[in-house]
Formats: sequence, C-alpha cells, structure tokens
Amino acid sequence: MATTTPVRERTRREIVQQAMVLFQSKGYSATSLQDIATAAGCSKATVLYHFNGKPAVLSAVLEPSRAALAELNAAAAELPPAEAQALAITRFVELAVEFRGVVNVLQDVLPTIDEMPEFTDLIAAGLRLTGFLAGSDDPLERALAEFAINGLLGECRHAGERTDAELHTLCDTALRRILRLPD
Amino acid sequence: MATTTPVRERTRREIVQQAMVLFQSKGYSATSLQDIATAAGCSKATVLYHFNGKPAVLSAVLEPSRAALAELNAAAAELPPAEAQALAITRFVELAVEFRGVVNVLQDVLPTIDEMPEFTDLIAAGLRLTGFLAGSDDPLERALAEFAINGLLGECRHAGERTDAELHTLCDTALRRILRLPD
DNA sequence: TTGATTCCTGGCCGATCGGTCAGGAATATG
DNA sequence: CATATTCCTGACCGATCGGCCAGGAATCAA
Repeated sequence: MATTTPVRERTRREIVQQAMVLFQSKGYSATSLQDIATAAGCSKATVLYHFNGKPAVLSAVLEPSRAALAELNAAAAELPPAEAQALAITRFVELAVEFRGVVNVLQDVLPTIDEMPEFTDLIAAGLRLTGFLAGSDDPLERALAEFAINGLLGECRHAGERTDAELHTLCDTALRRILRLPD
Repeated sequence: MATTTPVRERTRREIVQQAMVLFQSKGYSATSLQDIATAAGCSKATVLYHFNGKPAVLSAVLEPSRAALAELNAAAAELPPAEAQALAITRFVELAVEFRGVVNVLQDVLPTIDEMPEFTDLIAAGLRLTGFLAGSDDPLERALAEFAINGLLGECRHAGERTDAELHTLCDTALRRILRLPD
C-alpha cells in the first residue's frame, strides 16, 4: 500500500462527518452511537470498531479545528503584540467561518469538558488566543476580547442562512468595533 | 387555606432550583430526572408528580426569564426607536446578569428548541429584542445586534468568577462599542 | 488456491433512561 | 375520633443507552 488503505479512511471520514452534523443539530449527549451509525450507513459496532468509544468520536470531530487553532497560536507567539493581534483577528475569523460546524459542537460540550482531559489543551489554546486578541494586559480589554470570541462563536452557531462572505464581514466588523480598531 | 399551601410550592421550588443548577452544569439532555430528584432530596416519582415530564421541568426553569423578557419587549414596543434601544440595552444587560444561570440552560437547549413548541414564543421574544437593540433596519446593524446578544449570553455562561457589577459593566461597554453608541 | 489480515456486523450485556401506578404517610377537615 | 385530601415513594415497565464479542464477508499476500 502506497498510502493508508483508502477504505478504512473513507469509513472513518464518513462517521466523523455525520457525527459532526448530528452533534451540531442535536447536541453531543443527545446523539447516540446508533444515530451516528445510521447516518453514516453502517452499524453501531462499526463506529466502535473505528473509534474507541463515544468520546473518541468527539475527539475526531474536534481534531482539525484543534490543529488549526494550535497553529495560529504558534504563529502569533512569534510576533510582536500589535502584529499578533492583527493576525489573530483575521485568521481567527477565517477559522471560525471555516469550522463553524465544529464551533457549534465545541460550545455544546464546553460545560462538561472538565471531565474530558483530552480536550484541555483546546481550551488552553482558546485562552491563549484571547490574550493575542486583546492586544494588551488591561483586564477590561481582555474581557472584551472574551466577549468578542463568545459573540463570534455564537454567531457562527446560528449562521445557517448566512453565506461565508457575509459571516466573515460581520465578524470582522464586530471584532474591530469591540476592540476599537480601524476598519 | 389562605394562599396555596406552602409545602407544595416549597418542593416545586426546590426541584426547579436544583434542575437549573444541573441543566447549567451538565446540560439538559445529560441531566436525568434521577439527578434532579437526588439533588432536590426527593424521589424521581416526586419530580414527575409535580411536573408533567422532563420538558415541563425545563419550562418551569425558563419561566421567570420568559416573563421578564416579554415584559421588556412590551415596554420597548411603546417607545420611539431611540428610546426603545436605550431601554433595551440597559434592561437587557440587567436581565442577562440576573438570569445568567438560566441563560446557560437556554443556550444549551436552543438547537433542539424547534421540537418544543412551548418555547417558540421565547425565541420570538429574543428576535424582537434584537430589533429594538439594533435601533435601525439596516441588515448589518441588525446582525451586529445579534452578534452582541450572542456575546452577552456567551459571556454570562462562563462568568462564574465575575461579580454581578463587573459583568454588568463589561456587557454594557461591549454593547455600546458594537452598536457605536456613546458610553 | 490457500491462508492471513482487514473490515464489518448481529446479537447480546448490564445500566440507565423517562414514565406509570398502586398504595403508604402526613395533614387537613368533620 | 374518623375520614378525605394532599403529598410522596418503591417497584416496576419498555425502550434505549454505550459497549463487547464471536464470527462472517471481503480483501490481500503467497
């Protein structure tokens, strides 16, 4: 085999894709493994063959956004504060739009994420990004950056009828207004 | 009996109170009637004696905020747009802080609220409030008002360590920045 | 063709879910 | 005191939950 055998990856990808849609529309704990299996066109046992339990499916759903967020943080960390803030704004808006489905799931799982140690780094990454967004150590500005993130994520949750471009413009405008930056 | 016998109300209130805490910390669908009963110090059957099913418990949890939101909308509806916007901002921030626990629950249940017809008026009230907040019919301003509400609600969700006053100031500042109003 | 490996499934398990019901304790009423 | 009403509960129900396992189908290696 040149790469990993495609059949395995194809099934896994379908399961993750359908799980994301279901987690998004019904919530994580209200979605059963049977729901996922039916949507993915396989049996519940197949889901558990590919993923070591329900949390593992959630982890796979969250993985791409986690990687992207970590990459953004790493890039911002090597820039002076002002440039890091600029990068955080533009790139974070892009990521939020791109991963808007996952954002939904993440918000849903947040209250119970303490019991899932494999996701603590994702939370930490979000907190670090808040620092870059705020652009200063002023508590109010930091809190406003948090506010902005919440607004952005919340907006992405119910943005089914908006196009990517509209959502992008909206989030960018709101972020700059909250942070008092020029357009 | 002069008023309604207090014992009934006392049990009901305890159930609703504990249900709110649990819905907030674990989410609605991840909270079982047994959880609520244990926290309230009674049996699961007692919960179902006082409330006609799990959704009825949720309804009771949401009731006070629903009433307050409806009242705010009614008051704003009789004012000219500019004054309605001013009222919406100050009063909505107050309500969000006061009912921050319920806000958590509401956000959690939002994705599945379509299947719960008894809550559609609550959603409608939220949409109406968005209109008052925006202060104009401009789509961007309306979208920004939505963004602000999402930010505010999101902020209230994870505001466990903030005092009411801090939360109030933060939300007020953020709202005015997003809507480009004087402080 | 044969044997090994990968991928998948039906059937089963114990636990828990929301919900029902007959009846016991407590309290109010006479 | 007796009696009626309110308040509460243990036991139970069918359904579904996440998860496990033995083994069948399909693919690959020889």
